[in-house]
Amino acid sequence: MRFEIEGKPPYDFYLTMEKNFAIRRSERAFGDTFDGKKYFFALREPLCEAEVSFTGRPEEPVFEVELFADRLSSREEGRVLKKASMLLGVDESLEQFYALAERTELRETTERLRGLHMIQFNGLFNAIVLGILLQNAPVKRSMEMFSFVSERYGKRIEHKKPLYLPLSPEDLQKAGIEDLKEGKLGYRAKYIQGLAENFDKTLERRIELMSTERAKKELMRFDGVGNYTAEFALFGSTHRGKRRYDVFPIDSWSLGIYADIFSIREEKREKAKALCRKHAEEHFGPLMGLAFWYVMMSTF
DNA sequence: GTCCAGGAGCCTT
DNA sequence: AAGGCTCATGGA
Repeated sequence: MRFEIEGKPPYDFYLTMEKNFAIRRSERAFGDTFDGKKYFFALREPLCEAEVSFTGRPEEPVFEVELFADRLSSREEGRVLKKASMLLGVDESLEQFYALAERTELRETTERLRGLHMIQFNGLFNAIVLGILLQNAPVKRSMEMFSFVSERYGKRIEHKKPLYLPLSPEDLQKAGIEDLKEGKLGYRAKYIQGLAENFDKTLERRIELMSTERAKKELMRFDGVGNYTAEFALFGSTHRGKRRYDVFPIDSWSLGIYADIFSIREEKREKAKALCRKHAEEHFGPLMGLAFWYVMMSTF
């Protein structure tokens, strides 16, 4: 089945794909992939695979979505299409953010990256797992850890591209700590196991309905999920049908770039993070997540 | 050998 | 509130 979705301009599909996948580096096993032309993702509920290609122009974006499944009710089709829209952010407007950035040192970056959107995580649970694995490790190693987890405990879909279903808590519940440590997860193994053990089936839906502040508190109840991981996971999540950009998951990597762009000088890392966050709140308000993302993307 | 990566948690001042 | 220490692991 083939469907067409019209998006909000500007949407530079290939730029979006190129940048979003560049940051993943040595990923092998993710819930989505890009082959240079099409974006692929798989869903668990309803079980299906989707291919998304771009037939419009950045100022008049049109997406073509093809679904592969045994059978889908029209209601389920609608859910998959809605998911595709959320993953790609086809309905989000960037103009308000650009207007803010225009007046700051981020101007050159937003002009250069006009039409760049963030590709959302395929599921909140996946996002938290990734966030935990990103802690205190080089990205390359984090991606290896994530790939290990996906390949060992996730479900691979037989499709044109190597594709994995988004990880579920059940996938990881059977993983022992020692088992996880074979993937060099180190102290993160116990966090992952605890998360899988305690991630309530209804949590994703409940989080989606919560304010960001409330959702953050809820996520930080998990051992190993602090401010960064909670905001990182929410950054790629949904709030009442919209994406959340009222977070600022700055890390030791983006910190340097952000501070550099805005000439924020402070030696001590935690202080520098606080200063950058304050700056982002003041200049971008509830869109500070986009500022973080554009800063991050500016290095690729 | 030392330092530090897309942190978090706990314990002291 | 702010600063120190520890937690695994591998690459520079």
